[in-house]
Amino acid sequence: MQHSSIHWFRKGLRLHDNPALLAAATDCRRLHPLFILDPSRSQAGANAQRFLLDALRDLDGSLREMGSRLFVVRGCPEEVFPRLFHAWGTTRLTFEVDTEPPARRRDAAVAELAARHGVEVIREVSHTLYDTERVLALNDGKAPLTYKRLQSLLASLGPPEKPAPALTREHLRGCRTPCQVSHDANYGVPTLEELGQDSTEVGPHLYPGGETAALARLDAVMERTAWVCGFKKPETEPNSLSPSTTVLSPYLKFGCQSVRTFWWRLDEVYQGREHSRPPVSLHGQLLWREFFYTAGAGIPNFDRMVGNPVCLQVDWDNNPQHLCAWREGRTGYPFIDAIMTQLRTEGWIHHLARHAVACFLTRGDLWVSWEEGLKVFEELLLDADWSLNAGNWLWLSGSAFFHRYFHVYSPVAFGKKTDRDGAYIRKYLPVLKDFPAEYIYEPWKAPRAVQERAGCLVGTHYPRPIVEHGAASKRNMGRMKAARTQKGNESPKRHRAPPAALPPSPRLPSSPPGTKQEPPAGPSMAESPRKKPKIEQC
DNA sequence: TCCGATGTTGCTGGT
DNA sequence: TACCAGCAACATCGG
Repeated sequence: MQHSSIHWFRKGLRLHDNPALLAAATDCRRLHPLFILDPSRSQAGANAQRFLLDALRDLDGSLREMGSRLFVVRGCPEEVFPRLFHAWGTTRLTFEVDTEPPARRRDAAVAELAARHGVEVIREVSHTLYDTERVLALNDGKAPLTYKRLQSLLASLGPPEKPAPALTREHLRGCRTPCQVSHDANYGVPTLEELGQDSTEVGPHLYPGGETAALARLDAVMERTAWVCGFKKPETEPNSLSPSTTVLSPYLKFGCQSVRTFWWRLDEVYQGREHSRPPVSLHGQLLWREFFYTAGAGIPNFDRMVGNPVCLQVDWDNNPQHLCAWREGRTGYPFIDAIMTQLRTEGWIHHLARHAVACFLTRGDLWVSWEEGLKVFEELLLDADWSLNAGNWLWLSGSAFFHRYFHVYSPVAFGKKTDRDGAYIRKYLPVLKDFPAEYIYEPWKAPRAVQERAGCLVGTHYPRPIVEHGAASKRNMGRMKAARTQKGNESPKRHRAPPAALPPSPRLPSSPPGTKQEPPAGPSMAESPRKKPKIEQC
């Protein structure tokens, strides 16, 4: 019992399957479980910050049951640690490996500080199923660019490691967490207001953060054995009124839920039963997470277009009005606007709904850079995972991984497939709730009398479409083709296609009368038609 | 080295 | 209602 340990929580906000936390508790006489709030590095919005604070409170409560406490410190890690090493007489620092490049830089700086202070550093892999460094090394240091390739690499590594045992009082025998009466005042979990967030900004508390909620959710999912075994992602519905998938992603993002525990619990359910397989199964979803984590760790500038070697270089438009209309759910396409409203208010949307709005913003309709969409998702999603967010935006914008740019999601037809009557639109856009099903996806086509009966005039209470999808998507396909041809000409070894003629390039595709080149107008989609129309600012 | 097959999740318009 | 062609890319694998 010699060490004075700090376990630094960042992700991995849990006591189960936390090998770095166990390492901190080993041969330890004094333990400081630490979380550093560094607001300057977070782009998260109010809903995501509430989720994080939930998770910290839950973690503190669980540590309390073990006779310990969580220390929440505000500041920049590089400045916080020297002070804490000195004040707490630290001899050992443990944390979970974080593969994201900004986090790697931060961790390298902290490890250097620790070395200067004579503090031993222990890092453990537990946020991903596999050690991404090992996977990259197996592939000659390069990120696998197809799912199949990743699968073949992982096959050579065998199944993922089993989860580490959860921390118990037994692990902490002989180990003390020095706490003072003033602990809550000095090291307590702050409120949302204390973080500078407006608590009226948060939506309904549908997904409370924390390990306790995560494990309860996992248990509830695992009880549905037939559903788990039959799970095929492409067959789940983007616009069901309650989530058609597990919504474990926010818990995985913050590490309230261990991905290895999830994997092996699925394995137990699969045993002796017929079940779906990757890539569409639930195991398959965890492998997609692994795919993007590996790509994020191995591809330089993964979250940017410039300097990203796998990313198609595209002359995206700079159109703040279109970006703002998309973000605020004022595109005039009810399916798109309903999804963006759900995102803003609840912080979670179905994966295929993300596809629809991401395609719409980028290659499908608005021709706005995927980097802008990425920032909006980073702010609004509870589960905005750096690698997954960037990887999926690359995919959906046709910039990398996915190349069939002529497969474009229709903002009208796609939603109709699983919700012909538009119940999802009526829920999130009450302004449209009285439209007949025939026009709910295309209210601008409704005769004036129908609009009046529905209590919603298009152009007054709900915006006209900001682009005409048919013309916009056709033109954008031409622009994608041109970008690819240019890329092909730059690397003639791999691309031999003849140069495509540049598409005609009016600033905007043709729009319905009265909408062309106009800034988006109309009420927020969450507003009732009877309320005074309010134009939201971006 | 080449060549053909394969791959989470599209839409439209025709038969 | 079901199926098909057209749109026509790229990474990777296996022969």
